[in-house]
Amino acid sequence: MTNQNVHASVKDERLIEIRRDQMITGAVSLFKEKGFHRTTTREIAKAAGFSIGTLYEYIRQKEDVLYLVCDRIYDQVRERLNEDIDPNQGSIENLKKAISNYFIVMDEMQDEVLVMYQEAKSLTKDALPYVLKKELEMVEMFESILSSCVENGEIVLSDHERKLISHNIFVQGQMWGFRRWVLQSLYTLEEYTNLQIQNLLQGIHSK
Amino acid sequence: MTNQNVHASVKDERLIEIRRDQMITGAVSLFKEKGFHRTTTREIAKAAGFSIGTLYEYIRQKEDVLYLVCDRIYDQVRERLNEDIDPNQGSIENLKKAISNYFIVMDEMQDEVLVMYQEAKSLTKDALPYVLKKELEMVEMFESILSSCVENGEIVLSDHERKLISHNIFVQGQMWGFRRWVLQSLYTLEEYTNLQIQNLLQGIHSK
Amino acid sequence: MTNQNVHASVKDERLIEIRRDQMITGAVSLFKEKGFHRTTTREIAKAAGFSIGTLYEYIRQKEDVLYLVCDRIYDQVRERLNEDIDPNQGSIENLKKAISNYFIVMDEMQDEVLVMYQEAKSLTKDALPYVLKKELEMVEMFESILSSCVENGEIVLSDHERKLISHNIFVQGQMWGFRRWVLQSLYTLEEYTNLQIQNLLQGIHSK
Amino acid sequence: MTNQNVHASVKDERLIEIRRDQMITGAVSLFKEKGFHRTTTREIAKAAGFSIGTLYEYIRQKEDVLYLVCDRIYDQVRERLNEDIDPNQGSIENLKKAISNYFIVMDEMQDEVLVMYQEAKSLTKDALPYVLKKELEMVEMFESILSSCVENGEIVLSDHERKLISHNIFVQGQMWGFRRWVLQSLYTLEEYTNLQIQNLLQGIHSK
DNA sequence: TATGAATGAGCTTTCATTCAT
DNA sequence: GATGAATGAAAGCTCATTCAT
Repeated sequence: MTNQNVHASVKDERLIEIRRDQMITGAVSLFKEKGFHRTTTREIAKAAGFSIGTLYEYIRQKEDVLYLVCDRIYDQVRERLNEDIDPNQGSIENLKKAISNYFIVMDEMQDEVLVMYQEAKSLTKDALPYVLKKELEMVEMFESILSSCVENGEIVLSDHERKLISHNIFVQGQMWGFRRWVLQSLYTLEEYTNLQIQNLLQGIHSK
Repeated sequence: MTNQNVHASVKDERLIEIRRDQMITGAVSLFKEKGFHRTTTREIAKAAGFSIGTLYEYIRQKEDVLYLVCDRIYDQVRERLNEDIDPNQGSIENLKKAISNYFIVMDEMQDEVLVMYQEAKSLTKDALPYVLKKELEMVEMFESILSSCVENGEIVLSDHERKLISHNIFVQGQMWGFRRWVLQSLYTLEEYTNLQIQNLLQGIHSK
Repeated sequence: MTNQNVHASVKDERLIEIRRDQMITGAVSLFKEKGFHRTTTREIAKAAGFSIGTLYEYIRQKEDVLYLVCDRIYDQVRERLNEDIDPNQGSIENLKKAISNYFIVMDEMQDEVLVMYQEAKSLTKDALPYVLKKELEMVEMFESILSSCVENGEIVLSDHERKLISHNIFVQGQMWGFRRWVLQSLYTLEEYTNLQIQNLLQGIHSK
Repeated sequence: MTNQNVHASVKDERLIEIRRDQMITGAVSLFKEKGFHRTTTREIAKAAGFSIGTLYEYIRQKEDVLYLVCDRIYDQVRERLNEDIDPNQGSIENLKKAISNYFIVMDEMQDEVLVMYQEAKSLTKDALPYVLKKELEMVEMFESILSSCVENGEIVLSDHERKLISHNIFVQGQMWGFRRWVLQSLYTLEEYTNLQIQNLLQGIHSK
């Protein structure tokens, strides 16, 4: 699924995929280290293992790399989540599992996610909504599970509450990575997960 | 309270204060609009109302401006909070009031806070801990109130739980600004505040 | 008549002819539009209907294309003139006809001629004399007719005068295309031709 | 008379004048040698005697240099002509003098004029009409003198004829520089001038 | 103290040319 | 013979920083 939003001069679709993979891998590690603006296109090309000329055969502007990176990270996070979770199969047990899996993914990809959030503002006005849409889709996954639970009768929540709780879960996952400098010295991932789930469920159940 | 971490060639402390005020005010509005990296020092000087040469009489490097901006924003947020809240006076009512006030401040200063978080990574390794320390102090304010409540016997929380809840509150305040693109179309600030407080207290009380 | 001044890797002479025809046709229309320097080799290849790799099978450098184009335009202009004019058959009537035909050719090929003159300076030191030689041959055509007229006794001109008048005629033909922005809004081609011929002959006859 | 059509970052008008003078002088000699496209901005800066950064304090784009150069050349040619010629004082003697002076100027500035004509096509669509307007003003000078002569009764010419003859004179001046490779080996400037004047007047007088 | 002209390292991007397939 | 992916030198341009006035 070559991303057609970014123009490539090269025609061979398979090659585009390969080269962009190299590019993204290289770029992510550079962006982690120094951010988008402090990273030069030459460094990206070098990290990707090809020349600056080749880089520009696969993108049009430097910003395209950022877009590709954001796109990729989202897709990976979503893919990892979809592997483990069926959003339509709702039960408290399932919700716990979903949260736990989500936190694990966010732990493993914390560098990437951090990069994405810190740099996304550098995307053009065109690209940003596209990325935000993907983010909403992830929040909706938690909403779905919560909806199923409500339908099951396991919990009682208004639409308003359900939406907010989904966002809270989503943000708590990011929080583990963003505030790692303090949280990860206080808790293990497991402790963090358990405490957050406990807080959440106590709120919900007592309704 | 001239910030001594940033070197100035000019000696007159009062003048330093004045010029830096102008500089920060100009810079914040520019950073909001285009981010730190896309803002030039010339633009900062112009927005501040003086020449590029004068700018460099009051800072050493462009990055110093970012540092001053971050510093200022933190101080303002803290100051606003301290006006309204006494962290040692703990009661559920007080906690509610503190959260509510904090959310109001974050609503009013959402642009500034957003700027700070998106650009903070561009601070040197030296400046970052200094900024993070200030952040922790704000979290600790909620911790204090919660501690008082525990001491009062109004609620029961382990240290671990108390710390996490403080962070949750803190992050939920930021979340209002960071995720405004979705949250602020779903809720008024008041609704948001009430729902979050309700979620929080249900979790705590049922213990 | 493959132009041997430009090296080709391909051996088949007929193929060279075909490919270079495609190349020149494409290049002329591109050069008209954006000039030699702003036209890329990729664009030339594309306009010619083959790949960049193939282009370089038939030339050595980009400049070779310009040389081929200039060469071709000259040949076409000359060919068109030779169709209609016999330079050795001199008479005032014949001179008028020759001038008129020449102006018609220059009118029809004004784009090409313009391209050639504006870009010729980009030819290497090697190619330039070759092109200038061809130009002189065209001037000499008018010289020949004038010589015949002198021999006929129809007019009286020194060698010096004859040469200069030939150049004047030649330049007045180019002038129609080069200064089209003003001349073509003042005169039709026919008016222009008649007026120039009249000026010329009045000068000559009164001798 | 700083040219306001080209933006400068520097405010001091006198300095702009000085720096642009240096820039134009350097650029003309480079353009003569290698043309506009083969000349780099760095070379222009160096030839002007300052750094690349300084160059861009006085222009916005490379093309601005070309515009400034064209502008300057026209102004110089015109100035030189206006020194010697009063277009409203018409007589055959005066016309001869005007042509002669014009040819002298074109001889002395042939390099500059050549540069201007070969590169003018690289000007943006905005700048071109501005330059063409200046050119017409020069043609009109000859038109004026011819008009005076007609009014005097010294010669008889229709408007159409007068306009065309003015253009012929103008082009014959350029021709001396453009076709120097052949003309200047055949004639001295004086011979060329005399022959052209003679051709011209024979045509006019015999009417 | 305040100014702003000068600097040049360093950026993104282009494009003529090559060469393995 | 034809292709087009790969290359990297070199271009135009920006901008943080300095320093003479």
